[in-house]
Amino acid sequence: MALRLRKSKVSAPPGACPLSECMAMLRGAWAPNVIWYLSGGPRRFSELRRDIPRISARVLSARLHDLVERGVLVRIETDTSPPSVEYQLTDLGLELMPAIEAIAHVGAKLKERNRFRQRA
Amino acid sequence: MALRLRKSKVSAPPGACPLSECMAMLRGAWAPNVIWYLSGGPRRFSELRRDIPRISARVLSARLHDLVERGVLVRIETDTSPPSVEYQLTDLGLELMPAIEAIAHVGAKLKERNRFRQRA
DNA sequence: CTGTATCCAAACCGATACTG
DNA sequence: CAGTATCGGTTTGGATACAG
Repeated sequence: MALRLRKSKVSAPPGACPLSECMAMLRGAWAPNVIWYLSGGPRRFSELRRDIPRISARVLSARLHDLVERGVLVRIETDTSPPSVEYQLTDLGLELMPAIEAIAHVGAKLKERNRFRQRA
Repeated sequence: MALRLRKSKVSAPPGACPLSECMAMLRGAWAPNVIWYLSGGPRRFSELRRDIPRISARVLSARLHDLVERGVLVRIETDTSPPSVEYQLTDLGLELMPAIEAIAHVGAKLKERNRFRQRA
């Protein structure tokens, strides 16, 4: 029983399927949005809350921690006065952008399609 | 118990964020994989179970229903003998492929990166 | 401002057994 | 083969209140 405790329990099977590696980063309903809004540059906690109005503070906090732990984001505490905290994409985070953008692009298409179908 | 199962409660806010439209389709840990394996052509229930070994019949069934309901897949019952059932991507399903492929591509990159980092 | 704590509900999952 | 039924467990999330 010398099993090491794993800090992150990946619900998706690791490596079992070709998409798991990336999907592990996009866990939860909100992670992609967080990354999306950080792609425009560093942002603060409260800004992200405004960007993503329906996310609760608890979940935003959880996602942020998760993404930092996975190396997708960094938390930058600026020691000015008043001190501020910003989150920023890492290189790894930037590597996710093509997937995020593809998702957003498809989403935009679906939205148009919906409008179209509703008129028809 | 005349309680009917709610068909779909979308927990992600519809239209609130630019990624929600597409993410709603990729809900759950397995939906992207199901779509991925259907991109090679129609497949049967049991084939998908083999493609995605760690998915349970219950969940595969649920995802399949969900995706059919969302218009991503169609269930095709062939009336031959023996009769067979196949699932196939719809046009809407095909529209998701760029996102799925981007996710897979990023995943492959991450995998390489991991191997690289472990050697270093 | 940047979170954490608590509570609770909903979504998701695997294992197992079972049906037509 | 193509699922469904049941059970119990995990994960994710919202609301609210609160802390440094």
